[in-house]
Amino acid sequence: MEKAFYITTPIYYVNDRPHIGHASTTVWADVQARYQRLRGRRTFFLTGLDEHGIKVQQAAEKRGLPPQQHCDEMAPHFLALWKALNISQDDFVRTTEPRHKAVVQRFLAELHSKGAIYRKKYHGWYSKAAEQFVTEKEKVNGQFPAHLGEVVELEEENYFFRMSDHQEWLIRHIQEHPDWIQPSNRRNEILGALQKPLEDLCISRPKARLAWGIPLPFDPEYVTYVWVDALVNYISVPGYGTERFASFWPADFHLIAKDILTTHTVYWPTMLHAVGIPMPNRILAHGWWLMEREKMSKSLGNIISPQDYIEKYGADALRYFICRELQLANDTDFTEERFLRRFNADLANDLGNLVNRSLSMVHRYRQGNAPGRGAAGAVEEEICKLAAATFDAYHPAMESIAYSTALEAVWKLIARANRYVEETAPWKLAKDPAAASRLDAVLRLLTEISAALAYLVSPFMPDTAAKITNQLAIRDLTESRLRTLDLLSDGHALGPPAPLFPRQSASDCAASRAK
RNA sequence: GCCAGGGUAGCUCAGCGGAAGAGCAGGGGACUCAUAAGCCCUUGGUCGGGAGUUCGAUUCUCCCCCCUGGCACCA
Repeated sequence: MEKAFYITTPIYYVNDRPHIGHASTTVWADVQARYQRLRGRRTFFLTGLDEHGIKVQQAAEKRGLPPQQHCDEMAPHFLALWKALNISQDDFVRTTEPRHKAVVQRFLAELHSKGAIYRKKYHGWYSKAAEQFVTEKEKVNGQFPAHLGEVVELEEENYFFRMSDHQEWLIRHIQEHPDWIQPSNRRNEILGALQKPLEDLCISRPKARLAWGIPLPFDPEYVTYVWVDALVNYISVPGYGTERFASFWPADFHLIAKDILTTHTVYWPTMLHAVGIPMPNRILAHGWWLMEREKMSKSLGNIISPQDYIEKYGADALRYFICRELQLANDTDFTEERFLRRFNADLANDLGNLVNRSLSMVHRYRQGNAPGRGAAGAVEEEICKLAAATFDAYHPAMESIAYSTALEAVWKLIARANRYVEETAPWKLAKDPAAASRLDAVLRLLTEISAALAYLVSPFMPDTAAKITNQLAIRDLTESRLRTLDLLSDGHALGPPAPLFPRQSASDCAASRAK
């Protein structure tokens, strides 16, 4: 079978309700998955939940629930958000599922049989309140902070993964694959960190201290600790150890946020290398959203909630904003003003209004039937060239997840089309019977551009793309005909037009209300 | 502290040796197909500070100031 395009998000820790950060990584992955499907590739898009670990055990205890029940109650929050956001995951993994646990144990056994795991005593300071080891670094003025409670010296035996064995290999791999870790500032950070000796990785917890985990196959007194559990989802779901695995792995993209860069570019690759599994193709870590805390708390006292934005502005608008604004290499501010500016300027005024005015004119002047190509001239030829150039710029940007670059190219075409309407002034042509053929040409071209835009925008805004194709009364978006603006047949009957994005007044904005 | 990356129009940023740019926001205008949207015109910057190299520096070098990110069994 053709190898699938395989893209992942992290599996999210169920301690938390989903927030804008989870939503952003997932939207980025979804856009890529939809794009790859649009191009006709078999695609596998995986997301899911990380359900083991001390925090989950504690959270469940606090609620007086068994941990599994706590997880079962958390999972729907994530699934509901993904549904509301139109996320098109092909599978949704939960690390408490048997299919995952079996592979984790297999993976651990393989590491063990290859001599990559050993047992040693760990000696350190343990906080009873936090139920975890703490390090010297957490000391303030030579004292551990009060919230850690009593900190005692503790000795504990644990299992370690010989991560240090793979340091030189890892450095070489990063150097020989310049695009493996993106963006380059993150790659440099990792290379910088690897100049210091790599330590071995503790991968276990005694059951007495942490019961909520997957038992080590070679020592039932221990469970595996977070990384060997969570990261393995990337191979457990596609069936590591079975025949079908080869038709998924290696992953084309691991999409993450910058906070889990080290786990994905150091721990995970060295574990895979130790077992002899090929490396994922690319690991892409985007920046974080920053909230202007003062403003947010003064006005409303809350954090950005994806659900609120979806309810207020629609999933597509939020998806668009996340793809247009969230930077790969840097952190980005999320404010409602910025969101509204994008909404009104890009979605309502540029895209929405272009499609609406175009289709309205076809209805007004041509009874809703796409006219023939008419008397097309130099301007139409120029715009056809621009359309093709737009596709040419769009594809490489999409392939490399440079979404704002791709969207900028699309919006150049939109701007040109809006200018075209002014240049040709169809309302004037409509008054002159001698200009009928000229008017045909203009309206036909605008209709074709709307179809092309439905295609270009569809990975980002699936609902909007569907609205446009419904208004155009078309089903099929064949790229080869869209890029030459030659999809429709003469006389094709359009559906009724309707605005795509009702303009939002600034007074709806929280920050404006606060003034 | 150490390692990176920055400081250019109100905001977000591009430019990186030869007469200061884009988008958004602001102001004005002509139009009316359209979501009072779109289009045209326009206000606005001693390109962080200082010194140097050069015929010429936002662009190169050095020093200073400020900001951001990273610094790994930690969440």
